[in-house]
Order: sequence, then C-alpha cells, then structure tokens
Amino acid sequence: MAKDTKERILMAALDMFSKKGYEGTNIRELAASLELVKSGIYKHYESKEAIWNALLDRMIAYYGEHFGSAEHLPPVPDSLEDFVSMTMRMVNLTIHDEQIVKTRKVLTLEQYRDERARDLATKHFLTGLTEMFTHFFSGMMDNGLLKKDDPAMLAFAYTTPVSALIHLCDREPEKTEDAIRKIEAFSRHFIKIYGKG
Amino acid sequence: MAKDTKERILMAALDMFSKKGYEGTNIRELAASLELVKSGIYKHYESKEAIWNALLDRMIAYYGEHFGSAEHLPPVPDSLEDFVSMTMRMVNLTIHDEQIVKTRKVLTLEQYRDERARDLATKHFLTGLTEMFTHFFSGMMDNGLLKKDDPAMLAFAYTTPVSALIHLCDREPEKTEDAIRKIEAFSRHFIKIYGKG
DNA sequence: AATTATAGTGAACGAAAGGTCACTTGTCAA
DNA sequence: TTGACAAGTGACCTTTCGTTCACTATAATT
Repeated sequence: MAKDTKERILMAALDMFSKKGYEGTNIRELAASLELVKSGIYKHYESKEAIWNALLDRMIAYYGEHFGSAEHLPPVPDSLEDFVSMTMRMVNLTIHDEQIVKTRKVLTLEQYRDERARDLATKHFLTGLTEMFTHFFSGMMDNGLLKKDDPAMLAFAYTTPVSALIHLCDREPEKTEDAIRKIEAFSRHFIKIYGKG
Repeated sequence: MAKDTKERILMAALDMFSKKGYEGTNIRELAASLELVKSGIYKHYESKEAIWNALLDRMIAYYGEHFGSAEHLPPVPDSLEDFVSMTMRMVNLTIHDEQIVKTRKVLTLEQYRDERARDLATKHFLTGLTEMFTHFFSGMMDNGLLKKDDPAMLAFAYTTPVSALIHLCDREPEKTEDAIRKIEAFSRHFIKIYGKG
C-alpha cells in the first residue's frame, strides 16, 4: 500500500509512452511493470487518457520550473572556454538524464496527436533553447566575448545543430559518444567564427 | 476492380500512419478511406505489418533513387545568390510535397519502434542533408564562393538549422510562412559569414 | 462458351484492449 | 476496539482490433 503509487504510475507511463507511444501502451502491461493489477491503476487515474493528461501537466510544469524562467539559468559565461564547458555540461545532462530523454521521446511521438504535446515539443526542441542562448549571447556580446551580431540569429544557428545531435542520441544511443565529440567540435568551430579575439 | 488498389492502399497507409502512427491506425478505417471493406485489404497485403514493411521498402527505395546518388543533385551553385535560391527551392519542395511531409512524419513517429525507420530517419534528418551540402560547399570553396573551411562542418552547421525549421513546419503548419522567411534570413546570414567577398 | 484467376463482400472469430465492480486488506483516526 | 477510508484484487463486461473464410462479381484466358 505504497502512498507513492500514483507517482510511480506516472513514471512508468512516461517510460512506456516513450518506448511504445500512447497508442502502443496498454494498461495491463503498465500495471504489471509496477507489480500491480490493471484495476489498481484505476484507483489512481480514471482512465488511460487521464494518465496521459497528468503526465503532460507534469512535463509542462517541469519545463516551466526548470527552463521557463531566467532564475535557473547559469550565469553568462565569462570566457569562451567557459561557454564551451557550459554547453557540454548542459548537453551531458540532457542526454544522460533518463527522465529528460523520455520526455523528449514522448513529445516526439505524440506531437501530431496532442496539441499540448505539440506546443511543448516546439519549446523543447526549438524556441526554448533559442531564447536561452539568445540571453547568453546577448550577455557575451556585452561582455566583449562575441562580435556584435544578432544574438537571436546566433542562438538559432548554435542551438539547432546541437539539438539535431541530441535527437540523434535519442534515436541511436550507441552514437552518443560520437555525437558529444561532434557537439564539442561544433562548439569550438562556432566560437572561432563568432568569438572576439 | 481497380488494378492500382495495392498502390492506393500504400498511399492511404502512408497518410494514416503519418497522422496517427502505426499503432493508432486501424485496418477498417484504412479500408473505409478507400471505399473498400476491410477484408479487401487482405487481398493485397497479408497483414497490417506487411503494409508497414511494403511502405518502408518504398520509402527506402524512394530515398535511394532521389537522394542517394549524386546524379539527381543540382549543380554546384555559381553565385551566392544562386546558392540561396537553390536552398529555397529545395526547402519549398520538401515542405510542400505532401508525400515527403508524410514520409518525415512517419519516420518521426516510428523511429523508436522500427530499426529500418530509425536508420532512414537519421538519413532524412541528418546525414543525408549533411553529405549533400558537404558536396556543395566543397564545390563552392573550389569555386571561390566560400572561404576555405571544413565543408562537412559547414554543411552540418547549415543544414541542421534548416532542418529544425522544416520539422517546425511539419509540427505546426500554420507557421510555415514564418519558417520559410526565417530559413532565407538564416541562409543570408550564413553566406555573409562564410561567403567570400 | 466455359474456365479460371482476381478483386471485392459481409459475416464471423479469437484476442486484446479499456474500463467497471463487488470484494478484501491494511492503516489510521476516533 | 471499532469504523472509515484508501489501496489493491480478480472476475467480468463491452468494444475494437487484426484476421479468416465462404461467397460473389468481373475480366481475362483457353
């Protein structure tokens, strides 16, 4: 009679949805993975769709808390080397944190079916990262670390290649090491082009 | 008693798979969309999975024919303006050709479930484009249009942002015009940075 | 003209899906 | 100690799924 069953269901759902998609997931299997019988699930959620909605609520809230505001952002890098290592720290987190990986996969799989998933996908994959790095690049131009340019354009040009390789890791985890090396190489290429000095 | 029913089934499957995914697609509905009764499908394909495999065969073959070899590539651009307009032509094709859009969506939805879809997804979304533009950039460096640099790195840095916006169009078609403008802006930014003269 | 292969129909099937319900069990408050 | 409630069980229900099959209609072949 664990009190955290409701939470465990949510995490198991995230896991299964990320592997098989919403339609491919069935409640019996989900229950079994928690050593529970399917009717037990319905003590905590009234339907499969309710689980899905709760999960999306959670993902949206999590995103808002961790990436939505400027307070959780690292400080603007004070050297180009610092900028590279900040990127690599973020990349390593986002590639190796299972929960984040599963969240990306779920959003990838359900983006055409669910409007809220679609919107969150765009934030996760594009606009969120761009805004975040627009902030950094703005600061780094004031810093004198980067040549003056359109920070939003640079952020777009910087984050989307990184994002493409993160997606590659999600798709083909065996290429992770390679991808990380490539991200670092790209990062260094980038500061060589846009960096001052 | 149309002879092309087998082909029409494949196209209807591409359509439904791209909207609802493989698991979310059911044979009754697929048949109905062709004004056929579900058992009629089984006169042409022995199972749902057989349809899926035939569709993947088709997509793989199509990719090989159209993007796999250098013969279908446009010539290396002979001016930077030509390069931008070549990009925009390609982008417009890939965003507006329904078949290509659906193919991308299907690969997006099934990449974690099916190994062949996974491999084709990587080609479609990353390596194929990169190789193609490596070829162009190589030529344009010989041309004297671009500064000497690592053409593969430039291709990666150029195609992944474009690709990100193409994905955005797939996800949120109402943003297509905006995305196209942004691609052109990025393209011009890119040649300003890397172009010679 | 008779035959045969092909395309399509409609009813039916078994399996698996999501969901309900009466019931049991363990926990905690009164 | 008892009562109430939350958590979990197992049997069961309905619907939907993929698939099969006996049958019909049509077009091509002999």
